[in-house]
Amino acid sequence: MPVPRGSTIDPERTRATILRAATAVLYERGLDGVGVAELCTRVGVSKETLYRHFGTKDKLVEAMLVERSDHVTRWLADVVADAGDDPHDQLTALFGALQEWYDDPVFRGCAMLNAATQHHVEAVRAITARHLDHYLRLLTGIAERAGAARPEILGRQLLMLAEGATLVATHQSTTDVGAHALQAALALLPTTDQAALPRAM
Amino acid sequence: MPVPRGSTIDPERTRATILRAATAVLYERGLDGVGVAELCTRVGVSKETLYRHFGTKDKLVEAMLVERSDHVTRWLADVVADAGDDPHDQLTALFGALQEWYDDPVFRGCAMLNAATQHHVEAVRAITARHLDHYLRLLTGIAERAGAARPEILGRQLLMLAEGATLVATHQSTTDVGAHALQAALALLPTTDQAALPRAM
DNA sequence: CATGGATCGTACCGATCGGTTCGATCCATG
DNA sequence: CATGGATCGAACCGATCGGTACGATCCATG
Repeated sequence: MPVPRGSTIDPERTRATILRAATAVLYERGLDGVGVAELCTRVGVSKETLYRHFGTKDKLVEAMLVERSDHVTRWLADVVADAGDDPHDQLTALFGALQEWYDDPVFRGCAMLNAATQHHVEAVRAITARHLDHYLRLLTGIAERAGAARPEILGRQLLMLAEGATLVATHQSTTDVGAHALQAALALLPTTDQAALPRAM
Repeated sequence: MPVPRGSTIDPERTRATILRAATAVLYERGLDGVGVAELCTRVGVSKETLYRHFGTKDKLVEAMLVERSDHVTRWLADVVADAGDDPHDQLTALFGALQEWYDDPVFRGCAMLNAATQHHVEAVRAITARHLDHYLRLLTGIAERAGAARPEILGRQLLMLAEGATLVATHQSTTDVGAHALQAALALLPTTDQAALPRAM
């Protein structure tokens, strides 16, 4: 019995559909760039349904951002995990994945940072802060495996590079952002064999 | 006769006052976070006056961003110029200035990047792109003086670091962002005497 | 087949938005 | 002192916003 108790059509599926479709529209156009009416049209759902599931546009946005943050965090963690144990390979895989993201036609920067910049609501800022903490933790782990004397500092420097790369890819029309960020990231690793790097600089 | 022909009270001064006060309010609360009515109250001017000087809220925003971009660009260029000829000293001065900015209670990130994220208007995106170009040019100049084989690449990497540092300072409550970014930036310079750096990493 | 929750479509609400208008006031100039 | 541009303050406008209400419809369950 996959259908919930005493209901029809499966509300859970409806909620998931709203979340997925609304995420795409609000990411492309901005949180304040599309009203609830048009949002419902795009999603293919009535206003009453949307409001019964989320109560408020802000709540929808928060649910959306939490899911997105978790998805991105899991994605990057998987990319790193699949790259083996070498921090060099892990960073290569990470910035390679970021570059693929930058090349996606729908790429419009980090959804959480965009939201925190657009919406001055405390809950949104909290979600963004949590997202950056997860990001920082992933990079600090790489810094530890690389044998950094101060992995929390190197982790934060790698975070600046990764977020800076995303920012530049968002606002400048440029190629090879990921490759250049990777090159800089590798240069920050302790006792790295520089001769093994492409001599692009 | 400092007062313009055939007028009273000095409109130029009024315009400058509006621009300055509106910049502070819109930077703190966001471009869409305060309406024109409240904006006029805060600035201390009537709506008719504001609209006669700028015609549109969007035009006011654009004028504001252009002035802000020019101001920031001039500020950073002066900081670098006053630091002498050594790229090491120039980066130290640059990230030191950025850190002072981060410590300012009214600091809320880069106004141009915030605006480009909030307002999906082409003119705003153009101003932001121009601002990043100026920023990139300044850093590429430092990269050239440092003797980088590919100064345009090193310049872009320094831009990622600087903007990434600003981003982290905006969204994470952390200290020493400027110092850590500086340390990373110096590590990217070619043939730098690493022993002279603080061994913090 | 009847019930009732889920959904739809639409009309509606109050609030706020960007922008306009207008009469009153201020003040440097002629 | 009279003129006229700059400014004020408040009323006003149409549009849009987030959110609600309601009758009709759909459909899995009992």
